[in-house]
Amino acid sequence: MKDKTGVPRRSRQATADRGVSIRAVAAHAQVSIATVSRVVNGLANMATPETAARVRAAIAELGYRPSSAGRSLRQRESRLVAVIAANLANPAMTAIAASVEVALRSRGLVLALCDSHDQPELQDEYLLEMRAHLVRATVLLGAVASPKLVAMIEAGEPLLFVNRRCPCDDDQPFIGIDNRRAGQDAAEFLLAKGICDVAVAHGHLASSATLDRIAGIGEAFAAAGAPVPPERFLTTQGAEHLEIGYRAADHLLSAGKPPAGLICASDMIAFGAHRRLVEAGLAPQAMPQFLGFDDNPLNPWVAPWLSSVRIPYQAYGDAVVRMIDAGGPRRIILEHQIVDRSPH
Amino acid sequence: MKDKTGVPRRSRQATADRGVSIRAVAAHAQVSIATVSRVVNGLANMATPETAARVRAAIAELGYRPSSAGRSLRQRESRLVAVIAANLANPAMTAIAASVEVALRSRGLVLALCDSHDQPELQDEYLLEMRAHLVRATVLLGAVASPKLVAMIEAGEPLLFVNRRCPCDDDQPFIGIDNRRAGQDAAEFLLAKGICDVAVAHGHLASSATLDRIAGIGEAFAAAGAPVPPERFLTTQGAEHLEIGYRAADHLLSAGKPPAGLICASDMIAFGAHRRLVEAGLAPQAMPQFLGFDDNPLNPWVAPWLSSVRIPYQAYGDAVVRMIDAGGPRRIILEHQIVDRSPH
DNA sequence: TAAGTCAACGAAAACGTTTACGTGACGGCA
DNA sequence: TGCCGTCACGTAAACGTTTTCGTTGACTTA
Repeated sequence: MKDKTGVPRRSRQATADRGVSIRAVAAHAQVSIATVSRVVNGLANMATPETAARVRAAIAELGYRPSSAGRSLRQRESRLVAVIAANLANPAMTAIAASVEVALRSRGLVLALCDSHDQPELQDEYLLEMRAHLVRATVLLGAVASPKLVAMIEAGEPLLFVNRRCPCDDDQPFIGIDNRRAGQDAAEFLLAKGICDVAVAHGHLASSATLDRIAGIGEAFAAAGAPVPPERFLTTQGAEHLEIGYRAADHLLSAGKPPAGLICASDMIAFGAHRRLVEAGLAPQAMPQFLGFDDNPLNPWVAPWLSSVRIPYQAYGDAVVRMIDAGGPRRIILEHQIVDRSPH
Repeated sequence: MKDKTGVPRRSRQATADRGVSIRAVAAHAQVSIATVSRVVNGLANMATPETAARVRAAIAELGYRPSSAGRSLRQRESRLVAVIAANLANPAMTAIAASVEVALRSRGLVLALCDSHDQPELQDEYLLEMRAHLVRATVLLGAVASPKLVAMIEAGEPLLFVNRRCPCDDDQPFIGIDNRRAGQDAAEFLLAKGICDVAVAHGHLASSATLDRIAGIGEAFAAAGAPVPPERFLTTQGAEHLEIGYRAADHLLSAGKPPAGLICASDMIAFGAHRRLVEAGLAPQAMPQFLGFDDNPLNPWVAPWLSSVRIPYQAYGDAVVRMIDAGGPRRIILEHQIVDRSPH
């Protein structure tokens, strides 16, 4: 019996487990609504074992699931956790988002994903929208300074800053690596190979992550008695990372022989720079020693020339839920690690 | 005045725009709750211009935003749209997710992102969870057959299948490219270059996308009088795409001279295969002509050797909202396009 | 002027939960 | 026996909306 009629299919209600409310369960189990609620929420000591069993049987039989809307309305808090990413085109951000998703699921929470495209207005819009959804917490994955951000902070909204620290209040909860330390390690990695002649390609300095990394790099080289001259720090305003790298390499080529080492503040920048040098027909032995940040999972496959500071993105999800649950540690610093892919 | 006390910060309620309900707006504008609701929802003809203006002023002043929970509860439908992806580690899936996110935002909808990890149980869990959230629609990004999936279909839940068609009911709404046609185009791309000696590396055949692609490839080569022998279709059960490609190339190497053309059902497979051939020290002129599917945005940067069938992932978001809104077209087929990166 | 139409708005119910409070039964203790 | 405490459970209010229905007043029309 096919339905060729124009009626929307939703109205069919075939399985009948659509729209089973707590009331139906209560009726079926011959108890009150309140009792069902108590059983569902595990207030176990509030019900006789037999009653609980009867309720659970009714729940299973009817295929009941508590309505998210009813819950959120009552307890003024949903099971949603918002992640506002600065740029989902960046594989590192999606990697973190994926990791957060897994961790949230194991806690019975749900991920609402937003892309602010690094624009303050969009970030503000999302902050408000997510609060209207009564999200349990808002994770800012690369936050940018914006009016509503400071308002939310002042209002005591539960915010969580990942990768980039909060641009307005350094005391806000943060999850990430020690970027200054990572910068130092990167520098020492090259120094240990006897490489002092380096350039650094990086993105815009509004990001605390970038800022800390190049600070660490500068310090380590200076401490080794081989300070990097300011003109060796290369960036391009308003460009995406691939493009930044490409132009940085272009600049290096036009300035003469490329340096012996090239530190890129992200793997994407390294991809761009490497591409330019290959296009220029640079001989393999003239190719600088590359060092990136992130360690994209694709690196072993498509960029075996790229050593990189591996950031444990898979661990970010757990850190996020730990912070949400405890509310406790205001700061979780995860361990980075240099992956050496240089020709020994 | 610092707060060194142990009180949770949420209780501060500094800006006072926290918890402004429609009631507060009504009181402030000296109208009834109903009128505010009408103005908010644009039932404009139901209110005097002056009243509407007064209400809007109150809304702006108090910073009111309708509570998502209240709304969902009342109209039995939230502004959430679920995307259940088979595998967020796959850049193609995250690209689609990002595209969907942008399109949803412009419609005032919010993306709830899930990763089923290609497991039927997890997919089922998410299907139920998302229905409990009263999602407006559920987008299955690479669906797998599962018990609850057929139950939801029978119940008439609004489902949307992207990339892979529904494994149980071919009539379910679908968004994607014409994969059979794309397979044919891929074959003809190589044939036009005089390449008949090819191998095909692909993932598991539960996916209608993969199935259609290799069917198209087979047909086109057969029609050209150069059928591809069955042993030239290579896969590895249960492995991820990169690994599948690597092992396929490994197999080809052990079977003698690699073919002149290598079609990979995804760019990731191509990355893996290419890596193996490079490791084997294959001379550049002996390298097969590669053809992948997806056309990863990174290709021009890290895989300039890879021609690919470009799938318009940026267009998927619009297609999704069109389908959600209209409920109309049951099928949107988007146009693919071959990107030729072969040495002229 | 009386009746009828219609726009503008308010009152109230309903959506599905959680939870404070009340109630009856039962057992221990003086 | 009378009193109190505890346990298991029910009653009902509240959360913030949307929407149906009813009411009011102004305006048109006969």
